Amino acid sequence: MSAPTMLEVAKKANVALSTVSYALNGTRPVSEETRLRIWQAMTELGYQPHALARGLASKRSRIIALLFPALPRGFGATELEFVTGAAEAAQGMGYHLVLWPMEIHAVGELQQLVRQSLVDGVLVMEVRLNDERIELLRQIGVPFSMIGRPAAVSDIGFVDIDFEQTTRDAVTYLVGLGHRQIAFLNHAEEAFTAGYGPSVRAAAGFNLVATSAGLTPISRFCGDSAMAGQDVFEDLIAAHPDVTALVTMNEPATFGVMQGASRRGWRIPDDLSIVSLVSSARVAEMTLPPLTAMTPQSAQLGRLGVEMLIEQLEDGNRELVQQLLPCRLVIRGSTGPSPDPATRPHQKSGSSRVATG
Amino acid sequence: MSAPTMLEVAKKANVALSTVSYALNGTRPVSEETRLRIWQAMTELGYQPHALARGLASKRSRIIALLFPALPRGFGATELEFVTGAAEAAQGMGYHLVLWPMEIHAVGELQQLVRQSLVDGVLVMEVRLNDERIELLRQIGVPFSMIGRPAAVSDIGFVDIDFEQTTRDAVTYLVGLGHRQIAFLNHAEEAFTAGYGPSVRAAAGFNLVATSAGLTPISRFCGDSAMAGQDVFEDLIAAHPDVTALVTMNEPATFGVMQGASRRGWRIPDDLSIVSLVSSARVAEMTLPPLTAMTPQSAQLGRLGVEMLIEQLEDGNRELVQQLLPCRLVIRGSTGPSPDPATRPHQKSGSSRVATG
DNA sequence: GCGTGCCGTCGAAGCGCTTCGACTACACGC
DNA sequence: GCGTGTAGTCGAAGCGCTTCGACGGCACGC
Repeated sequence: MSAPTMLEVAKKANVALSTVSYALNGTRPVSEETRLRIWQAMTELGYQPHALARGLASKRSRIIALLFPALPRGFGATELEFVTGAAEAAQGMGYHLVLWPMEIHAVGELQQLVRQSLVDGVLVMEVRLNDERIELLRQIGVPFSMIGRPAAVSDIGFVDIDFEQTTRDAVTYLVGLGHRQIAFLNHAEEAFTAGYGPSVRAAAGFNLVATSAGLTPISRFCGDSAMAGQDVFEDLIAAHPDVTALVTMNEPATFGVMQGASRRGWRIPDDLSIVSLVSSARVAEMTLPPLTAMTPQSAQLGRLGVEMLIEQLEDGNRELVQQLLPCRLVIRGSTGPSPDPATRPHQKSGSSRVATG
Repeated sequence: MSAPTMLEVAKKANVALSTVSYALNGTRPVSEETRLRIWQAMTELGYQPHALARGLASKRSRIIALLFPALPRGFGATELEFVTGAAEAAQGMGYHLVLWPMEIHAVGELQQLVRQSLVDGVLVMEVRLNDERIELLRQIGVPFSMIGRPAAVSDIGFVDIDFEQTTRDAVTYLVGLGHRQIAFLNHAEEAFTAGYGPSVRAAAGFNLVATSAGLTPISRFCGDSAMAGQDVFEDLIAAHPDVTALVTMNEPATFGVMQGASRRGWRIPDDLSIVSLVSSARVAEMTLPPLTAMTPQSAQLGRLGVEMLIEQLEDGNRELVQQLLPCRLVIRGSTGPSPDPATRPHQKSGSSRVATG
């Protein structure tokens, strides 16, 4: 009734216990004939190696942990895809993925978990520009890799979205459509100053490409809400009436901008173009018109993070991989040729709500 | 350098290895004095029990698996919260949670994983009305519980959103605001006929409460997209011009409805009220006005699922828990008193897009 | 004052696997 | 023909823990 053990397989195949192990893992040569007998015995018994026993004996559990902040700001479809991508990759490579939700400062707790020797390595998500967790991990000496990266990238493997490149691609696309006055709508200033990587790096990318393209880099911080987005949009248009395109890094705010535009009587994309950065299809397709977006290859990032970690675990030779993956431009309905700003409605229509920001 | 073992703790405390184990687990009485010595030795060494060894010896790994479909339809913020809620609960109870993403029909793969004896139990997510996975699990005899439930609820513990109650609460709320013509906007018909529980149960709940309140139950299926939502809305209003409120079970479509209303010149909530069922705050706050919504207690559901499973693992006595948790009404800006349908704009303004559905 | 029982502790036997050393062919070179 | 190597196999020693049986005390009843 209970699960068959390796010993039972060995008996059934008329070999020693250790020979079964060798056949299973290829640790030592086994003759074609015995291998066959063993394999047959295993399938007949429905044998599956006992993960714990194997791990204990070999000192390699084939379990890795995914470390992510417990109550993260704006955990959405993108992050979920990291997780599922990572889990699938791990499973495909014969590993298990455990979830370690943890406050970013709960370093003591992290250390405890690591000391349990349950996992062979750790994949860290939502890495901050200055992150205590990675300091701890390297100090303990646990193998790990990251999705995201700290400010000072050292000798640890990571994958991350190429925010700079993504932003540049978005701006380049808009410039190609004839836009010359392009504004960047960021997350809230607090996130930026707290060193939230995506916010910082996208902003840097925007300034760079705008400047080098001879444009004036117009930027706004904005709370992560539709209302804030609408308000900041009004504010922005008041200050820069000739802006014809927006690059946004803030989904709720983007939704608010679209409402604000509609309220002004502006049509998208006829009167205003919008490219939403790092937005999943799921979110981009919620608006009308659907948003042209730079979509992160989230599952791919999760997968790469896991592969990187496992390679590090299996080969001793740690060839350092540090990979940046830009988002892919998916053109939907929110972008079009640059309009003549003068032809756009100048009065707000509809509601007379006043921007309060 | 390497992690301290129980033997080292025992030596340092001048006791037998087994005594340390007893002190740690409370398996047998240990005198206050020795317990203290042991505890001290443990903290000095920074001892943490070796999870694999403990699991192997005790035949209880203290690891549970979360089983969820690999490429789920509409995996969003709600589902992510299940996951994080479950992970946190597990961690809080001294367990680890591993992720098993798996196609719903990949029953063979599931069996293999279970046979590895890595996990003590399984928590199944996204349970279908007719689900092979739960058949397999009960047959193998693995302890498990579910988030969601099959059609025939038997002797397995589960937690689920109370879709019927949630829908009833939404309708009751609208009736209280004076609405009499209330329509229900469901997911696509395919999901319904395929036996997608939330869709089926919410629809049943709606018909029940509408009928018993003396209202005509008006329902529409709708594809999960903003465009479909807009089209179905046009269609709906054409057929039932006196509808003043919508109960929706389809987020992208709800967004489309709001656009459609706005295009008609209707104001929300002045001309139309909307309650979005089973919507997270994150989504509900993306619109303007923000959506009044029935918000699932997702983290709580994940937590309950885990607690239920672990209780089953620890006490032999399986007191069967089957718990339905209704969503909570969060009133935002999309609902108000019933208007007089006659006072609403009768022509579509703005775009002259024609409903194609 | 001698069983009876329980508290507190110990040593040893596993849990199901990996891995090491050893041993037996058998093939090879010269 | 004798060392030398290698493919193929075996037995045994752990991995770090739990748990079982045993045993020395000490308190108790009568």
